[in-house]
Amino acid sequence: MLIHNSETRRKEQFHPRDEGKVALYVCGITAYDVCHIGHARAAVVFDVLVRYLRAKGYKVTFVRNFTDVDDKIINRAAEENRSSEEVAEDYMRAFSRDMDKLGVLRADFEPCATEYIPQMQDLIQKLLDTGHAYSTSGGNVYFRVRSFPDYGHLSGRDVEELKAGTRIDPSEEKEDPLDFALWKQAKAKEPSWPSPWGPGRPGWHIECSAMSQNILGLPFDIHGGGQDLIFPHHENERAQSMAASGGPFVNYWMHNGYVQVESEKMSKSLGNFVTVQDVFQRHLPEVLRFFLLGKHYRSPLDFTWPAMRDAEKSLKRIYQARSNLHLAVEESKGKDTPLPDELYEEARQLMSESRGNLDDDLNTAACIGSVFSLIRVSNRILENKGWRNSQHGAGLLREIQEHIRSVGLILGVFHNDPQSFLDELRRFKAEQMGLDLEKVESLVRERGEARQSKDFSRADALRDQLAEMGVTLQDGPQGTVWDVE
RNA sequence: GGCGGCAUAGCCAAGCGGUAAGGCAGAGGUCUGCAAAACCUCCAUUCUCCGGUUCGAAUCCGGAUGCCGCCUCCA
Repeated sequence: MLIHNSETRRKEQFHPRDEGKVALYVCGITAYDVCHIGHARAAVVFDVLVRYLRAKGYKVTFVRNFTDVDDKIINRAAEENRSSEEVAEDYMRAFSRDMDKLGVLRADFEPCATEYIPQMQDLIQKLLDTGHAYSTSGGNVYFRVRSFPDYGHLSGRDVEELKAGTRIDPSEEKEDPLDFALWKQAKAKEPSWPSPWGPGRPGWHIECSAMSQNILGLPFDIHGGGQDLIFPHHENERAQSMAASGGPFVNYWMHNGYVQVESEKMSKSLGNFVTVQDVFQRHLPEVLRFFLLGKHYRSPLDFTWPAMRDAEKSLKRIYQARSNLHLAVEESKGKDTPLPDELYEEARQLMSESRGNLDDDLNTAACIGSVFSLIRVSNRILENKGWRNSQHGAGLLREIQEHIRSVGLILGVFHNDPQSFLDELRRFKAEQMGLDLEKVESLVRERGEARQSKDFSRADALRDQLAEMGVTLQDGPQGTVWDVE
């Protein structure tokens, strides 16, 4: 498999540290607010990575942490007049609830920073012992950036240039403005832990160094996160870990691109935050997941409501096709008309292509494209009665059916029972439109009776009435079904 | 100011040197009492612009323009 390594800025062939196993660490959230769609993208992207690696047969150990002690949590707690533990717990729960809805699998380890205080302290001590860190009279410990010559390599930054741009905060006791905190002295009413340097709490970056090293060992295979974490978080993490161990830290760095809203970065000041819950009000969670996978994970992704509607229609098309496929396979009769060879070739080509897309740096967008092409082939077979009912045709259709489902299980979309999905979508939308289901059903029934007695003008009038409510009708051999929009 | 990314049809989007995937919208058609849904077919001689390398470039190189991001907390 090819993976784009942020450190080398190139795609590289993936070779795991241990044959058949993958050690993966992804930065999770700081638990101080509800998830927005950017969090969702990061989570979904790495969830697909995990699912794909497992489908390829790797034994994956996946770690995704929670930052549960941090300035932002402390501030939030102060605002809400409760403890930072409570705040963190609330938002960790909210995260898990949102991720479950999005079909993001739980990580094998979901450690909280506060569970690793002793390990962080050990690491800090080691950095002090080797001269990579220093403690101050105020009870702070800082990492000495100048002591690590490779600093800046991951993010492509030059230490001299960085220095030129820094501001010096006189309240800090740093030797150098680039130095960053490993341990922060406790202030009143803040959570703190005893330490050799006085009571305090860990700096932001040290938790990931401590947790990844303790759970996965060094160096581990893949470290992931959002693009914005490259600097300073991952740069600092890398510096600490490598300075302390004297060896390599991570073999492949993967970073997902931003989600933008109307072509702008989401930010509190612009007031354009879209939370996962906002989206769930208007669309099924699977639609959001499908939308997020519609573009390559490293590119910026622009969120808009019309784009969500398109995603919903596309997803519906796949489920519709799967539903048609399902019916055909069930009722195939088993006469024997051979299919043209080109059909087999095209279908098999597309099936291997869609897998290959994922192997190429997780190109989910291209993979979904291949699935749509495959659906076209499958529909063409379905349309031809001779092919559809032949043993050969049914065999190929079954192959396609299984393939689409297996790709769906990796992507975590369009893998549910098609009829259940279509029903759920219809129910969801009807509810949103505030439809009176009783009324709809009775009008549909009434129209059915009118049709039965060939009173087509009355039937059509009733259909128009329903159309005004946003209900469309589909007359089929088994009677009339209705849908919305 | 320093660093990085992006620019492909009305919209979204893949493409990584071999002659433009796919989705939405649109147009025809099959089906239907009429519809709808579903399905089929069609829909970029061309990839922001200008040069260059090459037998061959959306893809590589140089330049221009325009957007976005990072350099401070951030997925």
